[in-house]
Amino acid sequence: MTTLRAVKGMNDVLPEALPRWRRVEAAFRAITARHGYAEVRTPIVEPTQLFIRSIGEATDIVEKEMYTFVDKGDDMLTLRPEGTASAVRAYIEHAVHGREPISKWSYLGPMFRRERPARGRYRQFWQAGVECFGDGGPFVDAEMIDMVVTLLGELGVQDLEVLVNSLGSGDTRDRYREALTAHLAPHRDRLSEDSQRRLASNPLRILDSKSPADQELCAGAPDLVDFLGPEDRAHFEGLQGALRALGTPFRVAPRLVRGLDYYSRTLFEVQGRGGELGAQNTLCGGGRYDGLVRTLGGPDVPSIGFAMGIERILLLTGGADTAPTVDVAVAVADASLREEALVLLRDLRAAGLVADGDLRGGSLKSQLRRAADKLGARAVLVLGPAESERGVVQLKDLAAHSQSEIPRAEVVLRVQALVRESK
RNA sequence: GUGGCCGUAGCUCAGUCGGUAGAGCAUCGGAUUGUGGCUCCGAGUGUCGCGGGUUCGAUCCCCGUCGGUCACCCCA
Repeated sequence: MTTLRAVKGMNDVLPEALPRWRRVEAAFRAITARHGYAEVRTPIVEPTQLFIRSIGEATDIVEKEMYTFVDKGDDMLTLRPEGTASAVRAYIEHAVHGREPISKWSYLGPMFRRERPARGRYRQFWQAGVECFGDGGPFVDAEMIDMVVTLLGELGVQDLEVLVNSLGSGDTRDRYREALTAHLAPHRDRLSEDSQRRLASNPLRILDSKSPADQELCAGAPDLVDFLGPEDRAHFEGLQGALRALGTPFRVAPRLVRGLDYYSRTLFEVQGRGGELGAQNTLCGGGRYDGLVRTLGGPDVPSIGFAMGIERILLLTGGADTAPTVDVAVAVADASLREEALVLLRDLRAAGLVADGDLRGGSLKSQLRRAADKLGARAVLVLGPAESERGVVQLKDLAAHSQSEIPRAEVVLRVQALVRESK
């Protein structure tokens, strides 16, 4: 009972599971690199104010999900709930816009939100994302969406859907909010409890409510697209044209609204469909935030980004956990030879071989069993008293079931040759 | 945050109509004294999530709590 456990919703990733994570991370790093994105690393803790001003005061994240605390210097700090705010902060702080017209950044790391944990939703979760500053055109948007789809495809995630929408810019959102509120207000009593509350705080969110009654009332609601100005409309059409040119399947989702206030114009989401996902089927979400850099005190630089949830992708990429394997193991027939084994292991490793051995002094049988089963060794070097006197060791080829005696001086070369041939 | 379901050895799970519990896998040891994967034999472990209540007695009933999970909410 008094044993310490990990904080609820925060998970350990044990060594055997790590190769699966690495595969996803490597694919992400590779494709972003091909697109010219460079990795950026920002602190995990930021001034609380940063998130309030970027994500928005009335959002769920800021209202109830942030890990916020006062540190010993009386500063109010928050564990980052997402990556964009920090990236924008860093972009402004280092005056990056003055050095280059376009900056393409990628990041990968843990985020924190205090929500009720469920499958695919954790309080500490990992996101991989990118931010592109300085290009306001629709082609970057399309390029980014296509990049995500390609990445997921490379990871074996095929069954997915790309949703895009446009929130417009400037006051379109405000005008639309008013129109929507006007449409729904007369039917207030028929809205779900949550939506009645949202009518005042964030009416756009009612659009993607799952309540049938809400859906019904929204059916006749005005469409956001109709409120777009000519430029917003051109941008949105440009995006769709570009996606068609790229052959990236997508669906316009007029009801798609995301929970962060900073979005403008393009909004997109990639949803997975595997049964493994549960209700959390959003693999990746993103959008344009043309006003954010300015809002946070920087110049007027249009930007767009997305983030994908690593744990959710892992639910779909599956794959078995794997144990690390070694090239060669060293076993001793007698405990007195353990020092000799130690030196031999050192020499093998110095030559670049992955070498391991059980030096606890157990039976030779158990050492071999461990070498073959657990370590997955290609070969085992057996040191025995008799061989030691003659300056030789037994080289056992586990795959070929053969064994030969070789001079101690040739061990490294012989093992290298064996390993090379089996690779 | 709200509601439902679940919580037994390291893992997957069985079980006790309430009398303190088991199987497989895994682990370890052995099967001619220094040699793996197959086979056979053997060994060990659980405060039956935790706390309280009912009871002569609870792992099995009730309450709470923690954790997980599903739906809602929200989102990656």
